[in-house]
Amino acid sequence: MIDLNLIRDNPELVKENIKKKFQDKKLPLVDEVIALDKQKRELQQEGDSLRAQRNALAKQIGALMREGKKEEAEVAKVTSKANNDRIAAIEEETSKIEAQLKKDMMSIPNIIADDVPLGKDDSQNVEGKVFLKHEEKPFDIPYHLDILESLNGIDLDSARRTSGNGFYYLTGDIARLHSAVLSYARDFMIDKGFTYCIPPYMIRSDVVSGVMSFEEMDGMMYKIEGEDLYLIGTSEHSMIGRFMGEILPESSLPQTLTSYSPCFRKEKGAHGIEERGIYRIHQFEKQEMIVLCKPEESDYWYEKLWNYTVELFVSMEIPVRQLICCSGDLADLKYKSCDIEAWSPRQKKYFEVGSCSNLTDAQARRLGIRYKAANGKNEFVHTLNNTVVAPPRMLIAFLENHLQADGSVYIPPVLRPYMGGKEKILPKTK
RNA sequence: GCAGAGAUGGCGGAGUGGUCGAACGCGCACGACUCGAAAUCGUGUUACGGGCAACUGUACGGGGGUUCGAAUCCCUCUCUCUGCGCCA
Repeated sequence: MIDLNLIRDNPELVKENIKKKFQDKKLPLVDEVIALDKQKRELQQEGDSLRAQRNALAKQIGALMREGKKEEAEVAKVTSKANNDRIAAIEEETSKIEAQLKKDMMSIPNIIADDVPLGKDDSQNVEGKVFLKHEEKPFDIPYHLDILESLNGIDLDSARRTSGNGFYYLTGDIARLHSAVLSYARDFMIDKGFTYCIPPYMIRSDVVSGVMSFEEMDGMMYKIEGEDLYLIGTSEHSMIGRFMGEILPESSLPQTLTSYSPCFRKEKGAHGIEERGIYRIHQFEKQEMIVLCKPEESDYWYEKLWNYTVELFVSMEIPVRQLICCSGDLADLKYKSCDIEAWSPRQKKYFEVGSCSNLTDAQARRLGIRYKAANGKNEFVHTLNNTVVAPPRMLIAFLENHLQADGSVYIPPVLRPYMGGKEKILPKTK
């Protein structure tokens, strides 16, 4: 949600931004917001003066009653009562206008950064830096499910029976590798000065609607029956929700947090062939990082955050690149975003393993997350989030990149302490 | 889960229908004193909104109700504490 004042003061800038995102159908919203805002303020002025009258009358009545002037008090009561009908009517109209205003404001996208490449959709995203040049494998890389099976690392058949499509049992060394990656990523972030956090895995509906749009919620969130609770789709939900409505002391910023959680997603929509297996599933685990900082620091943190993910993958010897999200592919709340993509030697292309975003104050405004600035004013913080690592997906990259000709899988040194010193995972003997 | 008590500003804590946006204390900011500091004294200090301004509205956990008027009364939800029960 952007600042209403910005729409008032500079509607052209807001419209320009909408055009940059190829959402021209939203252009009329800007003028609608301005008109609604004007109406709302007019109503408020009328309502305010009526309420001021009511307050004054109430005070008078109180005084009259104390003096024992009952009849005069009764007369004033009648006047006040008549007033109240008008106030009620104004309140009703105001709440209608406010609801529409809020709806419009929610769909007007955040102002994007100047350096976001213009483009219609994900096909026009721009490759950024490439890290760790990938090497040609001297043999064909099988589909990740086949690798997992050859290592005795997965049981999808049982998972389908117990839970349905989109779930898995990881077993043996693969399950251990999964945990190892998470533990390593956790320690990696702690070493970077982040505070480790395990958040609630369920959140209330008011938090859900604070952190995402209704459409996202409908497509992603699992609801607990009979409770006002939803399973989180990412720990970002509960991590950011944690600060809802808070005014943080300036000295507590930046908040640099890394959180672990399972993530639950409905993943409504078609599943292509490349999504067979563990690429897209209903339940996975993720190490996340979030930052709450002062506005002037968010550009700095954005660069830092995505580079941490790169550094982590490079330390596990997995080639990655940065893919810069173009204007049309950028979610409405985002100022700037990029994906970290890992190299798939099987597909001979990169695929997404993480996503880093700077939401500036759009999310904070929606959730009321502020800090007391040095000038004494309460300002909205900037929020950023980034995937450290989401193991099932990173596991695909891991297996494809570290598979050896003999069918074993190489474990890079940084993970060995978490794997009982093992240097490789061996295929099952038939 | 059951029973009782409770939720008030950054914190503690008064207030039980009108003079309450809220006593008092702590904290914080500024000033005085001091070579400087501590102590002391003084002043200020909730948030959000409308208005050029004077000024004004709203909010005492959330929502609803009673009333001319609600922090105060009623209903409901959430949370906290105490006791009992249950259980990793």
